[in-house]
Amino acid sequence: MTASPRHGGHGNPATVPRVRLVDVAREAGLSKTTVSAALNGTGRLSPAVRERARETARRLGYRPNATARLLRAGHARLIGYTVGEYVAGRWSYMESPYFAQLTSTTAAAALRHGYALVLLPAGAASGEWTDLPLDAAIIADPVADDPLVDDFIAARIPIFTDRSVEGRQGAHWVDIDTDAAVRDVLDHLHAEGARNIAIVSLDTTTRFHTAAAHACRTWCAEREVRHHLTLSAEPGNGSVVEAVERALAAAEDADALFVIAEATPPLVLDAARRAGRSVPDDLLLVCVSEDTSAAHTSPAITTLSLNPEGVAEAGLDLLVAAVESGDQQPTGRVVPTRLEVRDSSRRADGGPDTARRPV
Amino acid sequence: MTASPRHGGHGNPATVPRVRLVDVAREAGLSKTTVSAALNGTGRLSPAVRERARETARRLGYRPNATARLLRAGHARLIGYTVGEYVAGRWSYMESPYFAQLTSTTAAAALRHGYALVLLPAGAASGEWTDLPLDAAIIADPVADDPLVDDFIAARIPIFTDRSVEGRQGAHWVDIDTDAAVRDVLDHLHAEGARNIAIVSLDTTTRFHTAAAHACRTWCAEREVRHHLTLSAEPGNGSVVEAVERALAAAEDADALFVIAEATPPLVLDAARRAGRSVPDDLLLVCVSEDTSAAHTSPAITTLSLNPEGVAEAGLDLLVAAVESGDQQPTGRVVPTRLEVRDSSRRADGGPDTARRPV
DNA sequence: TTGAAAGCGTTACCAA
DNA sequence: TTGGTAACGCTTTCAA
Repeated sequence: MTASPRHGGHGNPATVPRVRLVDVAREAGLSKTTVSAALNGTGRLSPAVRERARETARRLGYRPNATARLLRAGHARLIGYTVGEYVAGRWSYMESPYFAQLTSTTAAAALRHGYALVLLPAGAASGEWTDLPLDAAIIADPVADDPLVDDFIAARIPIFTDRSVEGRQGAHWVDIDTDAAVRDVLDHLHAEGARNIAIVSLDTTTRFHTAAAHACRTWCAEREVRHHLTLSAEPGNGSVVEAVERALAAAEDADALFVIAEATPPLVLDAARRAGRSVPDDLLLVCVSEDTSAAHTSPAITTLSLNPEGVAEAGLDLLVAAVESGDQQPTGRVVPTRLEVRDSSRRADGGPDTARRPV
Repeated sequence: MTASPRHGGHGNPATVPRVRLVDVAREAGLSKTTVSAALNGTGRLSPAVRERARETARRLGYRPNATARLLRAGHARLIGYTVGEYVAGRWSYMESPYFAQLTSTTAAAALRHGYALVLLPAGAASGEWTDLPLDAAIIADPVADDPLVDDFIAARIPIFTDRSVEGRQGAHWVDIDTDAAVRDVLDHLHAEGARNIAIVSLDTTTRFHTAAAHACRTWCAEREVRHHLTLSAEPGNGSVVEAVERALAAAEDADALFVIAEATPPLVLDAARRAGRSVPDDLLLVCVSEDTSAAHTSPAITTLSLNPEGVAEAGLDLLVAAVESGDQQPTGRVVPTRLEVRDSSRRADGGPDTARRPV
């Protein structure tokens, strides 16, 4: 019996053939079964045999073929990760501190549960992931009726995203209470004396931005507080800072600025200064941001954190429960946001320190 | 013949069994082979049969099992991605704009070549990836003698990283010319009149930081320019800004500041202001950064971009060539960095616009 | 305590 | 033009 020519493992056609389980078995004078059991610490083997198998495997530099094990196991412990739509480009979501943190904390949570994350571009077409052995998919910030969602559901791959998919089979969700978060910011601003609020948001159909804008309008109507909404055409510092400038120019008598669109916080502070406003004396400032630079400006900037860590943690708990039980029943969870009150939104004569107020 | 009980695909034990190729074949009254050929567009099949197979597959909601295809194909088109060491935490590298961009542009380049990226934490132990079917691994910024490198090489998984692995089998590299980049910055500063340069770097053994510090010392010695090096204990705005403050306090007569450690650029500008310096009038400023906020301050901040896009592109070209040829021969490439000269480093009476000077 | 054989779901070869 | 069968590399039952 001659050894048939084989290609190397994992895509190295012209390489020295990889050593397989059967090679170790032959070399050690044992069977595949025995070597497998020895290496995996299963079965009832004599210590001598187990050690011989292990030694041989070590000597030959044996590495089990991950794909083969996966086929056997019936799962890949791989989770697809993507963003529904990000108007600035298919990958530029990583440049947003929010998504960067969501991505890294999701990857961390996944790994703790024994899963690894596969990075997909925003709005990935199904051709870009059908060849991947995914156990589940996470879709951050899908747009309304996102085709991605349907693609994954059709492929019977359970998805984890926000509440926009509520009630659909195999669609699980984790969400923040945008309405409460926004109201909390506005209540805070109002308590500090704001009566005319300039708001800068983003011109997208993302659930967060539409919900936030809606919450602002409702709150302002209820309280009879004046407000002025300005939209940035796209995410990114350039466009958002420009929108802030427009907002400040248009709402000359605004006494507070609430920037919902993500921008580097110190830049927003600079824009306010350039517009001749002094923060917090004649303009209170709150930014929605995960950027740590907000804590290092003077005055430090109050931020509303959307709590990507919490979203990631909760999402993975749900995911693991769903994937490992095989249960199709949609599950969901609301995680709190965090308002970090700093000097930029406190009147100089300031009240008590109200930092880290969970919503 | 009864259908044997099967568990669902990809980790759904308690689920309705997934439909397999053989199910489609049986339903359509064809063989597995025929259906496979029909679906893959291979073989010579009559249009009628091909359509029947396809229609049946569609009707049954058939999705090929990715793992099984992979086992057959012998590769997974999956690339591991990790960072050698990042002192602030295993995942916090994503909060650095440099790594965020490197990660996203690498993922983009990979996908263009038909590969997907699997995200691993900094300093991943081999237990965290041996079960993954990786065709190759990318290790960004390994530390000297990184054990990660040896682990991957031992597992016969080709790696792509920087020049620190030059010459080792299966170790390919892409690097920037740190020395030239640093000298270019210093030459620029010198040409603008700097004679006493404060430098802020990071206290790590990362190749970039050690090489950059070395280049600074050498250049300053050659030119007999005074300099003062301050180290930040860790990455992140807090620590780096504090180091900038120390640097400015210690080097009172410095006429230029070169911040090599990554910090949000507007924060550095603020720190200079708080220290009573006016940029660029009595302090020229250059930051190593990929952060877009540098372009939006006033004055706009000159940055040295380490060109993560270029690194990613070159790395993937090499990777694909190596993986698909199976060639063990180490390959390598140097990519240019980019000095974006803006107002923060131009004397007010300024010379010609020298923006986008490739090194 | 050890080993033979079946099976995971797919694709490729070759015979009909 | 179509289909049977082997093979990818591993784990697991079951029999010796």
